[in-house]
Amino acid sequence: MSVKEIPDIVVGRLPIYLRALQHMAQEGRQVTSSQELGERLGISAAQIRKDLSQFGEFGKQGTGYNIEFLAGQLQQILHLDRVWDVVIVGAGDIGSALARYQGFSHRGFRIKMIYDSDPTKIGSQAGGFTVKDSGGMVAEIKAAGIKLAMIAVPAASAQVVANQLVEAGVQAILNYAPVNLVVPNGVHVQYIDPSTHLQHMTYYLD
Amino acid sequence: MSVKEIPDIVVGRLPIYLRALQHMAQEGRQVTSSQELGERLGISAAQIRKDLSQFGEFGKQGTGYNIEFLAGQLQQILHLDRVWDVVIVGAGDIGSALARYQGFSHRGFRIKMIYDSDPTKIGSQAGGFTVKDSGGMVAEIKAAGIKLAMIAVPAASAQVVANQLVEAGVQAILNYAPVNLVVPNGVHVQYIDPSTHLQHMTYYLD
DNA sequence: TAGATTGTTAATCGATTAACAATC
DNA sequence: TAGATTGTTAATCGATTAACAATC
Repeated sequence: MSVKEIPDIVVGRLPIYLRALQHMAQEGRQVTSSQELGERLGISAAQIRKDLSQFGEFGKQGTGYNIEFLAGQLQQILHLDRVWDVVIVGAGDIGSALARYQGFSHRGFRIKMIYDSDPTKIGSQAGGFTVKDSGGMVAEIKAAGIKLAMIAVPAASAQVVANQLVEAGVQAILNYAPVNLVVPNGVHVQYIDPSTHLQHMTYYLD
Repeated sequence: MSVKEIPDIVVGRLPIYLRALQHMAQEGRQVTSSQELGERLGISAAQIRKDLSQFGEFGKQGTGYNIEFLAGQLQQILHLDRVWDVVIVGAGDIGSALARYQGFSHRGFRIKMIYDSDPTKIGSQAGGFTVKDSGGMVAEIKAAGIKLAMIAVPAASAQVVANQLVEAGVQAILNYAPVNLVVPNGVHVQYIDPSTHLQHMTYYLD
């Protein structure tokens, strides 16, 4: 008897569902259906029901899903029933914008530290944080037990930084540098690169 | 006889291949193989060959791919053999960081204008641009014939802005607002939301 | 009850991988 | 030539959709 393995593509849709549900909750809504959710998100109702059914039975025939309940369940599934500390590496334009970004606290994250190696940036302020010297980064992240990091350094330094983060015990990296990272098994990486996203879409333009 | 339809998931990998090839070219490399490329990117060699074969024959048996040639072919396929003008809507932290970002020009894009509706931001400077009043946005984008836009406004305004961009003739939108957009057929949208990406990864942490 | 919507199964559709002839 | 690597086919694997019994 094997533990069912949830496809990563399904896991990736859960935060989308959660975001839509929280939006509906803010509108004062109480219940929704797979059909309504699907229309909002451009996803088929069948797929939403199938995705959710991987984790349990959250709805009621005839009425649909209680929004607050389902949102709570998704938060548990995604381990968002607690606050995750996050470290930012790189205090340039992107790193500073991330440090100032107000959108993390509602969504389960708390920026804890921001690092840079540039002596002209170390000690300066970014979104209420004092930029720290990346020389002490590995030891400090390890001591704080932080598992999540965002990389916002130039492409040429990103792999070195990733290696340090892995050494520090980081298990999930959101990489803004336009380069693929090689990391050990068990370390998760997601990529954000506006140019890559734009280049994907220009294919369809003429 | 039908024109072969390229899967979107294949199109989405092409910019990744292109980026790796340009990186290799910068290192002074002349040729590569599907195997080497795959190892760099964590993608199987078979998949890379299959993807490329959808568009033509770009390699040589026994030797592999000429890096400069393949990069040029991918640029043509992705319509990157010209510069695309891009408009930014929203001059907050994210919009300003995008306006200052130096990474677009190498990759085929040129920021043309940045808009905001906030009177305290209109007229201010952001990355060498003067923030314009979004009141004139639709007419100005239409007049300039711009097809690409990045949305960096609060979630509550994003759908309204998207509607205006569509009205202005924009066909591809990179959306930084944490909300799903509903757009007509033929308009392409890509999403960047750091919280959503982080929430995807916390599933695997404990 | 009648209507609506879930959870789930089976069918369909699509993407990835393995393997190898062709050939540089 | 011998070795290497492509382009492509067939097989496998995985994801999505359609349909419907169960039931609120």
